[in-house]
Amino acid sequence: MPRPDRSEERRRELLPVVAGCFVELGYRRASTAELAERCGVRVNILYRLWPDKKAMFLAAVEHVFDRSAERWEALLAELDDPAQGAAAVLRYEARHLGEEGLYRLLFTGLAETDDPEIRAALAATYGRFLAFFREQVALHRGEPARAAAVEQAAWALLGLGTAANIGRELELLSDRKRAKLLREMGDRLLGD
Amino acid sequence: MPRPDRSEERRRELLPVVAGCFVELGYRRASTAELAERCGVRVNILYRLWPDKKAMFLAAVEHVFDRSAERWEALLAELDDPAQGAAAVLRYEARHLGEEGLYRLLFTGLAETDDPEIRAALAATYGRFLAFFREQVALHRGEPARAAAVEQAAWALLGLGTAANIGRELELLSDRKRAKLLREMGDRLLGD
DNA sequence: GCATAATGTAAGCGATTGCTTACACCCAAG
DNA sequence: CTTGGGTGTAAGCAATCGCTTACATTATGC
Repeated sequence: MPRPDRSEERRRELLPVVAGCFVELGYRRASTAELAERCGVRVNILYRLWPDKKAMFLAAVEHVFDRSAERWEALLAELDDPAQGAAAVLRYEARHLGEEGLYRLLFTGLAETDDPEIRAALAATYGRFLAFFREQVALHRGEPARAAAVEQAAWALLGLGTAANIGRELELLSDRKRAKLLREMGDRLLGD
Repeated sequence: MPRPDRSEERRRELLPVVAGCFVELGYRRASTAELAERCGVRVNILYRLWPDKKAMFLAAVEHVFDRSAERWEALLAELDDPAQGAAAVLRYEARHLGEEGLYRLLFTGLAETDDPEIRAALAATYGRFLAFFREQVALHRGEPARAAAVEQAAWALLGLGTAANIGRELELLSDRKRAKLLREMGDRLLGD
């Protein structure tokens, strides 16, 4: 007789909007009022779906990471040679770098909060990204993923992407230059 | 008969404290009240020295950059071989990475504001850093600083430092690993 | 058509934000 | 000793923040 609880579904609907707002405005400027307005909903609705704003942010981080990971996995699934995964991802990011906005969530999380839960979530997410890169570099080189050199290359690749993002954000890098940077320095870091 | 105007001097005294506060807390959490308290001064004093909070932040960015640049210049001045500059800076940063907190100002500026003045200041500062790296890479390789490969290496080195900073911030990298990462991947990016 | 979920409306909580003003005091330069 | 710069004190501004509450309305599953 009661209607079934659609909270979970509603969360899935609104989460992309919430995440986009955090990406665009950062943690603090993404006020609950702004989040609600973009969702076409009142503030109290959001508070029925998540206990507080922090939970909304944490859910957004996970969501944005998952979307990025899905895209990359889809890319890898198309390949014949698993050793080409890293190169494929680099080529892809050369054109789509930063579209998901994960690095923006990282920046805002680092700069605007001291909250240990948020930092832990960011660390876990960054760690998952790192693990992905490490795996791809290892496959490319035919070395074990735990090798120090592989791990270092993964860090450097992540840094390369971050710098390219900053360059785009500050309009210091044209799209062409950014793509070229990722391709050429990416290949260089990839090679053993 | 009036006392001489010591505003300039006072700004110089307080600026390091103001900058440190922005570095530690980010733009928004570094409230004017907090800034004033750390300066051992009342809020209105700060407003007599700078027109508004934004001006304080811009001054802080410039100050922090200048301090970093000074340190590096001092490092370079000690060298016999100018081609060793890049390596020397890398070795130095392996131990002192992020101490000045410039990257934190960058993060908070990117995440917490849309203000065009702030972004322009950040872009100019990042550009100066980039130019410094480019120059050092060019000296190391004996190539012109405007060569595309040199510029790309400079970007990658900046990215490497940024990633290492994030790794430290999120406690994903021990001090030893971070130093090793900067040394080894730095050398790799440096070589032509 | 009943029960209930989902949403909307509206008001308010205490706290903090950036920023300003008015005024009294201290102290050093002349 | 007078003048005026510098500081401290204090109060207040309008705005926004995250968050909560109570209640009415709507819409749907049974």
